[in-house]
Amino acid sequence: MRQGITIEDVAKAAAVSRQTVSRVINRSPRVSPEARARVEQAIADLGWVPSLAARSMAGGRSRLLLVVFEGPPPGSEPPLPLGQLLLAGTAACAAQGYRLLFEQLATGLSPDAATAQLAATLGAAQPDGAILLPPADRTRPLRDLLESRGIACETLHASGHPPGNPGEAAAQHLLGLGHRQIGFIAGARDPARTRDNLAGYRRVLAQKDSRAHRHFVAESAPDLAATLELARSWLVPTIRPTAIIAERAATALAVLHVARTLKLAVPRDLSLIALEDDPALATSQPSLAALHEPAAALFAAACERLIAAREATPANPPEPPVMPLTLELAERASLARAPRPI
Amino acid sequence: MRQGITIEDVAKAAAVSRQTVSRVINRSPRVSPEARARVEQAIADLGWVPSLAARSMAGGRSRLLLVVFEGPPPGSEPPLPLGQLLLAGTAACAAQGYRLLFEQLATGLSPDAATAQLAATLGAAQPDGAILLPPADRTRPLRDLLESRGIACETLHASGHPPGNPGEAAAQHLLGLGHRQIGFIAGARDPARTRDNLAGYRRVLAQKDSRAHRHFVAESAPDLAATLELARSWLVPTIRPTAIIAERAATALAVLHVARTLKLAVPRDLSLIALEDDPALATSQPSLAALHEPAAALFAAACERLIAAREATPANPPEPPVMPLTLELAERASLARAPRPI
DNA sequence: AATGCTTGCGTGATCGCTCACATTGCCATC
DNA sequence: GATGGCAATGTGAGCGATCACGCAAGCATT
Repeated sequence: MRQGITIEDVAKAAAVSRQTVSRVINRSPRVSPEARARVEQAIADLGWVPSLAARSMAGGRSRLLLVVFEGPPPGSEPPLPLGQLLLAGTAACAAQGYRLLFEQLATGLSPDAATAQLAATLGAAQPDGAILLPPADRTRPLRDLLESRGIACETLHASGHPPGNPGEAAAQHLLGLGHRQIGFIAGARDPARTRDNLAGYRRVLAQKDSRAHRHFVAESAPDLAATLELARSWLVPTIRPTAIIAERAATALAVLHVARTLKLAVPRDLSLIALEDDPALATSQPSLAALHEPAAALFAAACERLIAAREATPANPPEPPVMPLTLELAERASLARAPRPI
Repeated sequence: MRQGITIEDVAKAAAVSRQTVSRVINRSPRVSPEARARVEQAIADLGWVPSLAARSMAGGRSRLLLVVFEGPPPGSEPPLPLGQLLLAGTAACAAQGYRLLFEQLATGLSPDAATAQLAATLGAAQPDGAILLPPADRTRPLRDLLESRGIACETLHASGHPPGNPGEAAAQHLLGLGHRQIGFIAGARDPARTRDNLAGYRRVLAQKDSRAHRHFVAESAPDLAATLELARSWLVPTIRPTAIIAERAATALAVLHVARTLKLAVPRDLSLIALEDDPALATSQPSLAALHEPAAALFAAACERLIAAREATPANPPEPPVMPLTLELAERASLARAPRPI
């Protein structure tokens, strides 16, 4: 008893032709109400579901979205909350009859090899769109390939920064708490992000006293030891930041550790906020605040944009400019008003 | 400039017929070395990749594996480390030209609705196999459906318990540390798992003094408060467990909290181990040990079994019984020898 | 009354591949 | 030397849907 049941069976049951059944499931307006009803009944009776493979071949639309991501560095945690993206993405796609295909690029893959791998997948799966998760500085060749193949492509952090700039928002928030000496430790996984965050941070502080914070901007070194050293150098002098923004959660935790060894209480003496959330931030003592982009929602939005673009026809509305996404502030114990106003 | 390039193009370039090209990519032995070489060259030159959709239609093999999982309870964490499964699974499948399709069952979906949803996906994607992630007690109708459709099906915790029994192993480990009063707080997400763990735990303790531990087995209530109460009732009397096994990470953390309020030091006065790992366990003070199944490896193994089964032919070896998987012990600060031997 | 447009529906052809079967050699066997 | 078997290859017929047509009927236009 194979799958067996095809569009032809449905057509016969509804006393119409294949094409009419096809029109019904493709929401064509050129079907009489009666015929439509008969077809829908037949579909329900037979429990028929059109084959994705057949539709992909005949129609040129695979209803597949490719999600390209990089493998995790060693055997460690994935850089992005893949599980959450998966959850949000499949839900968003399923609602429209689309599906997600995940393509893992080996960790240290050369740009050429990565491109070749993507090309192979494109040929095999012929997705209708792609979402590129790796940092912007590494996706250039991939984007080019996709463009040359005419495949629409999205990234989580669209150029327009729909949800706002985390660096800017964090600085603003701390400013609102009365802080003036605000440190910023860069080091996001995506250099482009760091650039944006830093620019936002500077923009905010420039509106206030432009000298006080000059010394409190630094790249966090890749290794933790150097970050610890940096934090110590900031926190020991009498003029020190009363608040620190760390792009990475791990950096924020490292700073917390240093503060503790220096007998600085968080948040009394030092406020801390990360630009990335992580379970570890919630369970640390004290818990650390985070201001981050809603990755899952951004991902779902990217899926929906791709689908909308693919479904759009000359007649159809091309794309309704949707939902305003906002940054998420996980306000935890590490934020307090500045110790001495001004 | 469409995808354009097909098997026919390759055939022409290699001066053979479609079928010979097909034989080459399907690893048929009936191809002369010369023809094979020409075909492989042509494939490389043209950068051709066979279309999954076409192969699925013509060959009846979609090279797609369906992963069925349940949505997370509210908006909280996913029950399984989906991200890790995704990573391990895509890698395992990609190596053999297969891909993973994730199917999310809405959280509170009725068995009938879930079955209907699965049936629809089966019809649309026609996967070659399925991996069922929800607890065993909820997958019955799904398994039946899959069986009736002739689709092979796997779960992470295969009946044979390839990696061993966590409950048994944890009890054994604690016994080895000299503990005799060992508590067990049940409450795994999958009742079937709890049954197995508990059986393993009992089996081990039965080999020793069979009376001492009788009182230290309990289901952890769904809510944390009740778990706290339970822990307190165990830890206050003079005869109390010197070690506790908790199926859930959250339970272990709760017990740790109670111990602290009772001025019991972990691990000096009480050893703690969870049968599930979680980042929170690593960052707690002290860090809590965990003994758990290698979910990602199990998942990858399940993928490989499904693929092997699908690829097997009467001639081919049906299935090499592979890799022995073992439990993973995250040995952290919460384990110590029993305070007073015997 | 003849022409044109729209609506509703059906008939090939086609997408890119694999199936089952037919065909050609070439060697070994009787 | 005629027959059988096997290896290597090619040929038609689909898989299940969609697309591009074609065709008839109904209504309005000229």
